[in-house]
Amino acid sequence: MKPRRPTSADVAALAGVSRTTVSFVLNDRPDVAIPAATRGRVLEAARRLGYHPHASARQLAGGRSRTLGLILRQSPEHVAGDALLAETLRGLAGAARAVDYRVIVEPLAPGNGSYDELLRSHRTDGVVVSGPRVDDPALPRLVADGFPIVLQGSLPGLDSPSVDVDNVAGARLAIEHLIELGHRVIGCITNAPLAYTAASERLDGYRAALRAAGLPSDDELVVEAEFDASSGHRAMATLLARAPVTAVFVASDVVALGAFAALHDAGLRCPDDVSVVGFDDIPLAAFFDPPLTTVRIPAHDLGLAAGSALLDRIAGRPVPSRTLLPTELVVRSSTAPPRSATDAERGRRERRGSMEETDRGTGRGPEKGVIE
Amino acid sequence: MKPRRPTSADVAALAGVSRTTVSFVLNDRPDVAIPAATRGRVLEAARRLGYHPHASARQLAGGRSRTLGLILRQSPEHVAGDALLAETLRGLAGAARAVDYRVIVEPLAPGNGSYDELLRSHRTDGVVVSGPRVDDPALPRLVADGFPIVLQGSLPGLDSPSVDVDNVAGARLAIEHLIELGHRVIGCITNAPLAYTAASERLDGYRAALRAAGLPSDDELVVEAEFDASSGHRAMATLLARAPVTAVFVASDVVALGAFAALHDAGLRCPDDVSVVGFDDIPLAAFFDPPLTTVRIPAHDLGLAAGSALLDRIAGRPVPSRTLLPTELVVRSSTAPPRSATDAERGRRERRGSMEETDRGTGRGPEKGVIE
DNA sequence: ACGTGTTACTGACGCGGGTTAGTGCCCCTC
DNA sequence: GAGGGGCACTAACCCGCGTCAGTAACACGT
Repeated sequence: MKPRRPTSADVAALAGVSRTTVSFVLNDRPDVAIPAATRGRVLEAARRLGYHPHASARQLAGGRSRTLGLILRQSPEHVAGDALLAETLRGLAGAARAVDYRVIVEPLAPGNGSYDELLRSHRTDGVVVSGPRVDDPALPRLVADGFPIVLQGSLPGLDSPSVDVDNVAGARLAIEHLIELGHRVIGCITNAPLAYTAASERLDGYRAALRAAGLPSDDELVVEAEFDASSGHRAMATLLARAPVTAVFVASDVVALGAFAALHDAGLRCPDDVSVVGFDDIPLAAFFDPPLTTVRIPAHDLGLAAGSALLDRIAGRPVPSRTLLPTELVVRSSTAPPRSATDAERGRRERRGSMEETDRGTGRGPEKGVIE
Repeated sequence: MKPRRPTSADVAALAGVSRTTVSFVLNDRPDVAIPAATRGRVLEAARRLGYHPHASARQLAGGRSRTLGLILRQSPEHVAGDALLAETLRGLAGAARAVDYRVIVEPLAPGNGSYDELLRSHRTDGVVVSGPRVDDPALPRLVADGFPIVLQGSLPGLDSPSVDVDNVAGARLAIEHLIELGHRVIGCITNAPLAYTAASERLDGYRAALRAAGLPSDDELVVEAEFDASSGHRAMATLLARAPVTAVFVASDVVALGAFAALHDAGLRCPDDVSVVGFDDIPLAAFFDPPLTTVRIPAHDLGLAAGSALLDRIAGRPVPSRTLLPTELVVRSSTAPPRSATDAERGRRERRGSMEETDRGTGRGPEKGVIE
């Protein structure tokens, strides 16, 4: 009853050639000359039968799975709160699809299963490890065994190419902006525990910028948060109780929203009383209240870069050991000169700014046209 | 030099048995009795060699790819803004991993490539199509050809199981809450164009609830948005210009944040002047200003349910044609009785509520302990 | 001595396609 | 008309594993 899935042998029979010829035509191998007539017959036969080569067979014979892995090593809450994940994934999948690769995604909290199997069973030709942790025992082994691995995020001491945004420079951008506005007592709320390199790098950038401006970087001004808004709320409350900051660099937009709430609860206004700079530029940041000044991460490009680095590595092409993507400061309305340096007029203007002057659209809004 | 990857033949040789026996042991087939001694020798040999069966070979021989596909049919902006995607993916991947399946994710905007190949080449055993569109020509063909497909989101008229949240009931929950508070002129901003079934279902729920309460559901009170906050901003501005609403149901938290901004720009306060109920309960919703009353979607369970439905379908087990997951109203501070029904005291209390009474933590915050 | 089971395993084929080493044929050249 | 050289293909092997049919060895009953 049910007609079997056609194989290349069926195509060969219908076209009146051998299976080998079918293979040559369908993979159009450059070193084999096939006359147009034959090629046409094969193509037509394949079309008529609705032939699609069997992926596993091809992979087995070809030795490549044409599949990339994306390993999410962050905690479930972190993954859930990562507003840029989808963009990064799109970039990676795009890079993959361009060369007929696919992407397997494995959300794999530390200690909860391994991804050895993915590589060792040749289910994937290589993996991008997002959020690598130093305490991951499998990683060094796999690298030592020569599997193509690209780190998204850095992990010093591991001999494997990494792709990341320039966290240090991004943080400097944020702090320099605040210093330029006249702030002198600038706090820092990290985006995550410092075991995460992204967190410590952003903190480094914060410290470097302060040092460069001759400002002290007191440890008291630094509070750790952990990914989500509620930790940002707690961190800001802690910070406010500790020091008279006029500005705070919050190394994650999500955490910054929690920090906003803490300011609110403390009866303080942003930017009037405390300026805030975020990091990431998640899609919602332009609609925070006030619209958040933040450091934009090229999320899509990050995925794209990780993908092509991995594909290069798989193909044996040379890959730079470290690729850093540039960030960009997006100034909105959560930053202003400190109260001492400002006049009352300015404070009001910021609060009542229209959409245009607060840059809510971040360049995306206006061209979309009006609803209805 | 480089030692070849061990095969089952190597294991067989080292254990002094045949390849068949190795296969029996490693797949421990219930119908074949292998004495403990032999089994031990095989296992030990496999361990010593670091043997991992070759996935493609297994798939080819076994006829199954042990891979699921997740097709994201939404527009890139929609995918980027989908704060719940990661959770759903975790659910799906969890269901898959439990039976040693993996998940290939394909972000595939309509008109931008197809996923036929994934199924027809047996690269995946089945797919979950998220955000199916009526104008997708491939879908009915694939269903007709008998491929295991589960829809996440509904698509009437297609004979394939679907898994979704109960959008109608969720919307009713939201509207009933507003009616109970005393609102009579309630607007609706959709989460997306009505071509998306989730959008029209939520609108249906809105209308049904109004009808049930004997309130008119004027078309003028409904404005369409499209996924992102900026469309919510525009939609709310339109709505305010049209009708004297005291409450608005915004069928997406992300869109609701944009609506908040429009209220703000219009000099209106929430909930004092206008109450707002969202939909989705994204992680950030509890930290909006004011914390958003919204309808929670069980995102993780949605992925889990879609995954197990698909796996059932693949295994030939019966699958209900439609699975609806329940939603839950989460009351925070963006809703209050309309001004006419309230006293001044109440309005103040809402604005200055402490974290606990506004339920920012939504049950997650408190148990995490304090930073540092 | 012979059949009947049972246990413990193995030989060989097949999954579907990639690839190498060749083969037959025709045309051209000397 | 013999030799040489493309051209257009093909036979056959290989990838690594699952699996069925089968076999050898031994125990048991009669």
